[in-house]
Amino acid sequence: MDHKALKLFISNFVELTENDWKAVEPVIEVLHLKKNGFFIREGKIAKKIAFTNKGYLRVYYNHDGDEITRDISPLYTMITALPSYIKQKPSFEIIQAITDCELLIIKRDHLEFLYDNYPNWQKVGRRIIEEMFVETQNRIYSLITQTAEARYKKMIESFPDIFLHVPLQYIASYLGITSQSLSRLRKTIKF
Amino acid sequence: MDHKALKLFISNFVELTENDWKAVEPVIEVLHLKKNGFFIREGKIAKKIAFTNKGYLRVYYNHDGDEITRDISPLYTMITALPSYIKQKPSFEIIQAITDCELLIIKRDHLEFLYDNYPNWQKVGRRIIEEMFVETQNRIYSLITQTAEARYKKMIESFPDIFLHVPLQYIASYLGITSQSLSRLRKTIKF
DNA sequence: CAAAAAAGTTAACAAATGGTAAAAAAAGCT
DNA sequence: AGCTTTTTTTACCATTTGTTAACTTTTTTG
Repeated sequence: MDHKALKLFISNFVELTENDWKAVEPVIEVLHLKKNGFFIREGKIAKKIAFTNKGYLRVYYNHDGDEITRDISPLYTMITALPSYIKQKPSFEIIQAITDCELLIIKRDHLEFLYDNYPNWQKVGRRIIEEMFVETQNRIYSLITQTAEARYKKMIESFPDIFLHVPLQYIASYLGITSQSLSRLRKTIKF
Repeated sequence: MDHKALKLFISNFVELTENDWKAVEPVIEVLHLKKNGFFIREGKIAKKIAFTNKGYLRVYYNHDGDEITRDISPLYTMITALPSYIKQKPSFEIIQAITDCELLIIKRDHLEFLYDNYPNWQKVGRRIIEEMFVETQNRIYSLITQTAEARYKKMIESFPDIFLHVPLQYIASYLGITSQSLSRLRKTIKF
């Protein structure tokens, strides 16, 4: 296993040494999930972080019986139920495979060990979450300034591959609208 | 200057040593901003982070002539224009004092030095941004699942002090609605 | 204090989105 | 393939929010 995509992903943030990589290699596990398989279930405590080497995950939660999709992970990103992961409390967020997935996993204990013993890894953790924070801010801007139609069009531009794999109802709730509203939008949009 | 509030804030995340504190004391500066004074102007490059020791700041940007408020900082929080700070590119975000403010400042170069030489400080940086990320996620949930009225009510509960100091138009755009809509909501809500 | 500017409110109408229900289309299952 | 379940679309009406414009109130400034 050479973890090529993972190394490329991380090299965007920090230049790691051979030694840093040697420390992480033994604690990376591979997890294959079938479509609809769960990475994290409701009420469970998140004890690992995943890198999506193949496939798409979604993060959602149950809101009065409706599933609200907070995130659809593109390829090659880090993902976990962070509120649960940080506080080690039962997760309200559910993470499930939209397609068959290959995930690279690191357990929380291992990652904490890396953080405390390899300053470069602590830095990786900080830099990645910083980027995720900025992206989330951008999403807030689009939610408070743009119509659902504009958000939908932007999503098509930014993540065209997602539409090949992800049911529209998930996309609708990610955009903050009902699937009926999304259908209506799609009817009026011509390309 | 004993930085009591700052120490309390940081101790929520990481236990620092005397030595860690000795390293940061010399590089903390105090900045007093008058109401409407700028912490970061549009087009400038963010080179510092603030801790709001007194007063309230807002983060906003110009969107077709309208000011869109992305954030209103409560007391005792860290704040900067992160996209500009990370990439060292001109900021589209503007940070301005809503009230007279006392800010504890650390310059980016100093903070980077701390990050690279004091693992505990790197950890502080990571833990704080993790928390901010989770809060931002919660805001996304409320934007995609709740009506403006529900968001407004929740804001009153969560940050009652903000309403004593912050113009309603800023709150409206923070909630993702116009100030006219907020007026309408306020008229219909009885307490 | 008075004038000017900014902030907040109101109203009428327009546009966007939600809720409900049903039909159509697609996907999953023996 | 045929049956079942899930997903997507459509339609109608209700609700929420936006737009424009005028007015009122509050704050700032000379």
